[in-house]
Amino acid sequence: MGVSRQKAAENRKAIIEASEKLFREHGIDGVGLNALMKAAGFTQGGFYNHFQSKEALAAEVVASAMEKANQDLKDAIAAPLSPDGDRLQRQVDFYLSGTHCSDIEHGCAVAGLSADVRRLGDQAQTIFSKGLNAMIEILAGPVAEHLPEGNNQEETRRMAIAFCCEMVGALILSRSVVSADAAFAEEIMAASRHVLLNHFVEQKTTDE
Amino acid sequence: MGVSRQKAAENRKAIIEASEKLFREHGIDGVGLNALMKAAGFTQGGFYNHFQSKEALAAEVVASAMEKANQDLKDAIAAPLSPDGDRLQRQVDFYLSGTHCSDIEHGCAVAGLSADVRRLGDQAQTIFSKGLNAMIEILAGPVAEHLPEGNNQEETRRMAIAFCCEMVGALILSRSVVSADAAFAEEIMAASRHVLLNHFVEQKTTDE
DNA sequence: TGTACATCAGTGAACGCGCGTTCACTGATGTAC
DNA sequence: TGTACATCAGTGAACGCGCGTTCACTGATGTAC
Repeated sequence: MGVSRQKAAENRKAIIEASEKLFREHGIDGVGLNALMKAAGFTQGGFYNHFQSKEALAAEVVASAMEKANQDLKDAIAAPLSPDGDRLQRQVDFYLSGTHCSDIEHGCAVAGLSADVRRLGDQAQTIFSKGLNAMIEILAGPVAEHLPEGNNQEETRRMAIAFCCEMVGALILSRSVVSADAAFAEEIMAASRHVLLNHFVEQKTTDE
Repeated sequence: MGVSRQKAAENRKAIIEASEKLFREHGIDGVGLNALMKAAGFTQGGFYNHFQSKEALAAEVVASAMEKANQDLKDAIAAPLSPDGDRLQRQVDFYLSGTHCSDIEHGCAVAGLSADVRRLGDQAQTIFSKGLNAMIEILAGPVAEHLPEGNNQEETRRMAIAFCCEMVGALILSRSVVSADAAFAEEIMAASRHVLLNHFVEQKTTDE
């Protein structure tokens, strides 16, 4: 229909963003190109003007989602803190909330895509892996604030990884039971919040 | 072709078991009935003699997988312990191992199916939810051994839930990066093992 | 116990459907002169 | 600056294919007498 190059680039981005939501909600195999293009406001045929294949789109979606997620995380950590606030606790409270649990379309890309990434190609897996690594390094900042001074980098990284696993695990499990048993979903998040605060936030001296 | 009722029941079980492996590996949407029946040693047409629909099969697969997983977990915990051994540590060492990470066909049903369960019907989600709850209650036994005496049930359950989230999260994240970066996958499991042992196994007094 | 018949797990072909992908075509955008 | 043409993002129909599901048929198993 004749469209400027800038508009075309915007449209391409719209397809990626619509796809991310649908992929998270239904899985990559659970949604067809027709639905993806329709959600972005186009007809099916135009897909191949932008992407070589569905798999290529999936790789771009993973890249875009991880990039956005890490940028959001950086911003959240850098955001001004109330006087008696704590960056790590704020992160836990946001991450393990009912809002985050019930809104899979937004929120953590790692929790939303980790299952599907396993079934994608090397390229997407490498992107995801690098994104996860970057996320851990970002988390290492606030995590380190709660370790004894002079603590070595190795231990900080270990703690950041374990912190990440606990949060992602709690979110995934919470989401997997939330429609069957909402109270159980909330209990999982509450338990995880409680233990995270005990073990990562409120301990400056007990660790090795 | 004329088959005894006992044989038919065995065949039905064979379909469920073959399906569980394929569902874990490729996702429920990632494998067709033809492949499922072929893997179990039958032709496609016979499927509907055993199951009302693919979704009904998926619900049975979830039920069977959770039941088996919890029985295995009970057995593992009840197994004889070496004199200076610890049940919780043994569980961590098994769960966060390279073997468990690379063998998604077997091993933890929760980590293997949690992503797909979200997209199944109410029945399957309820089964999964009850199975996860049972798993937490089983884990509460060895977890309680590491809490201060007279510790209340509420705290024990909280700790068991958080323990479960950390292990499942570490396994899922490790699996999602293992083909792109095997060393990173191992690092995630090692970090999680380290922190789990520090926080759940080797602490009898520091908790609230 | 033997015979006659109903049952039903299995086969293999077929169904309509939606999938990922391809293609001829359109027409505003962008470029060359 | 204006005109002529190439580009290419968009449309919509079509492709072969595999999907979940249905069906007529087979024949050993299980049942009734």
